[in-house]
Amino acid sequence: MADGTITSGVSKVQPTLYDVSRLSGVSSATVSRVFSGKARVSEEVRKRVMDAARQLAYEPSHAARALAGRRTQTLGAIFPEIASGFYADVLAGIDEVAAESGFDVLASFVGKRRSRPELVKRLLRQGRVDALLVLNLDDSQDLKHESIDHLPIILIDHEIPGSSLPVIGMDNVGGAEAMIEHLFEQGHRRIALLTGPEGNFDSDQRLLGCRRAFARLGIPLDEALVLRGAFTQESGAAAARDYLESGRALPDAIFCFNDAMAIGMLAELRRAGRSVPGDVALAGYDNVEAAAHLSLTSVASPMRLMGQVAARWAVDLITRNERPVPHRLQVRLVVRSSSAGKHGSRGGAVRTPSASGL
Amino acid sequence: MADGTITSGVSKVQPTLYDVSRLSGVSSATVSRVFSGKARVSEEVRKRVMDAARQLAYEPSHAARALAGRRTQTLGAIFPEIASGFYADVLAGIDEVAAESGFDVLASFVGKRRSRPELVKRLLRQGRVDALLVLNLDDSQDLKHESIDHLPIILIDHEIPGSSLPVIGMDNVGGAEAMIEHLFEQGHRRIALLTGPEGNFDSDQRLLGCRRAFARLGIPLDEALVLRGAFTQESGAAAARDYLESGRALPDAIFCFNDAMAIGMLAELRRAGRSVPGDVALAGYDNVEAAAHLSLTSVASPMRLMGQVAARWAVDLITRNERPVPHRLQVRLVVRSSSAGKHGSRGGAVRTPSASGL
DNA sequence: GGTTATAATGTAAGCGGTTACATGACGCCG
DNA sequence: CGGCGTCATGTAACCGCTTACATTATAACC
Repeated sequence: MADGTITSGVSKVQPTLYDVSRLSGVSSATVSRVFSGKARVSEEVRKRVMDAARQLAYEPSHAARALAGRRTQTLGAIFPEIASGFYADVLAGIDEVAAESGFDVLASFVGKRRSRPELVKRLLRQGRVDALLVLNLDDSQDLKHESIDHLPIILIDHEIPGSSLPVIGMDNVGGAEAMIEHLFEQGHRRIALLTGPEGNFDSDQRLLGCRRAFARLGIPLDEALVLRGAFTQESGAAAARDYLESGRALPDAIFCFNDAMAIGMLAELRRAGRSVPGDVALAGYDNVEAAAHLSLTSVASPMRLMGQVAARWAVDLITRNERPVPHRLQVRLVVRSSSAGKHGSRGGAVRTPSASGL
Repeated sequence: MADGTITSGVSKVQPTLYDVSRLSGVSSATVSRVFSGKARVSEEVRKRVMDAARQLAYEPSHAARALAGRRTQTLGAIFPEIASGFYADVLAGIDEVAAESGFDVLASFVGKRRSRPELVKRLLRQGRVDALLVLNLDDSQDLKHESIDHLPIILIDHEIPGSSLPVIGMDNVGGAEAMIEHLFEQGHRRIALLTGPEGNFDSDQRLLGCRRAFARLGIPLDEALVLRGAFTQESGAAAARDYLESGRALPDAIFCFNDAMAIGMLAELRRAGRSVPGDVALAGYDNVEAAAHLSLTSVASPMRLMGQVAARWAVDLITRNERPVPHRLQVRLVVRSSSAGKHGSRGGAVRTPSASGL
């Protein structure tokens, strides 16, 4: 009966540590030692145990390990709802590092069915995950009230005022500054902004960068040109419609605070018969894959890298109690033809505006 | 707080069932009943228990529940490496349904660091997940040898010959047939195919669909026009280079078996000064977001829906032991300008080639 | 009223590991 | 040769729940 004949009905019971212990003639503690690798076991005994385990096709029970050992080998990750497409890179980065370190990843998305607080509470349960990675969310405030004492939490791409949780972020301020400078160099002066939702960390940071750049360049900030969006493609299209319907003259350039909105806006502008960058220059943020296809000038956000760093921090925190140093990753301005000014554009040029640091 | 050696801070110990039991003056079993909801408890006692639990900020331990109750409320999902971007929709669908049903999702990606068999073995451990969702992979063969008796496994978008695991798939054959017919209608006769990796289920199915369509339309299949790719953007570009370097005349149309390859090919063709659809018509498969921006004719794969169905099946299997009926989801031909023929194209038209059914 | 079905709760034995502590074998030393 | 430190292994008490079974209170019936 060597081969895997189908056991009809009788659901084969999984062998336990004790089965292995019995078959190999050693105590259960020794078997545990062999499998956990946390204590020395003589080579001879180890071999006997492994043989028995193989014979029985034994696999340690994750649940029992988690309960007795207080380790789940699992990283929890919470993504915002608006993350479509965008989060995939972060997740890929997290998974990559987790896999290297022998961890699994529990990915959850805030959605209609579960709110962020619910999710956090759920994952905070003992024995669910060993650490929590939380992505940028609009309503970050509540997290600091969570009981987080027993579990490391790492914030990705946002900060919580008044909390000292480690944060891996990116240089949103520098990215936005660089973009404004670029648009300025292209000859654009009346620059409209399409921001993200109110209170969103990324959006606020980028807006700050814009203000700084405006100040330095001596451009007065026209509040009427600060449009509010929702980081979705549809909100970009809506903003375009609203603007056009208002009858105002188009600005020289529009800087959308993410690519999704820029794409929506681009589509809507073209539908209305306006050309980009002929009638108005356009720029986005994040440098998603589609930006390349649409020749959209953007800022490359290091999503994958953020995921990697966050996971690495989590693993170090769990295994060595090593406290991470908050860090802000570099971003890269990616110039394409959508932002060209009167003098013509230099498509494809790439510049790195920000140095990494604290 | 000297963070050197011993945890000097009073790391708050999580309250247990027994703490709640003591505080509320009922037995631990009753507290368990209140929280699991699996037995009747008088309204008065329930209230007392809930009050005590709230006072202590009690949250049940996931690990203990999993061990004692043999339920993890977790779905495992294994994605292939090539899935970039593409899997995100499937994951979203899975997560959506899982969330509705109170499940979490453990997402793992086959990568350099862990092979599929390793991953499966890992997730198959007792108490890790309650069911496994496995996506299309090139080397599906090994799965049927896994010891899967104690755990439901659902296959997404691929079948394993000789195994009776439930499969949620899509009508690849019909989709490919519809595409070939469309290209034929556009007047294209010399049609090249760029397939996926050898042995890949999707690729084989799509190829089958093409053969059928060719046969029905009376087009002889020219094996020299069947190119092999790897489902990556780069392999699409490479195929284009190879073809151009071969010096052969371009075919009327090229049908790439996924959008990623079509996008790579499109870029390479344009770089070489060939116009699409002017010099050669082009079509992809999957209808990824970028396809819309590139005006690429494609076939819309119901990725999100597949994820939803798979998760729904898993949940039903777990909670009600309801065996799912294998199912093949409809696909939709999405015509855009990249496939236009001599007569001109009807951009934007959408047709549904396949009826749903076994 | 006595008997019995029914509902609510308590008792305690697991679930399958980990790990503090005890034990015994061995080598080394004065 | 007795004492002692080391190392490999065994013993058994948890980890924090679930649940079969026992118990008691209450309702229902003849």
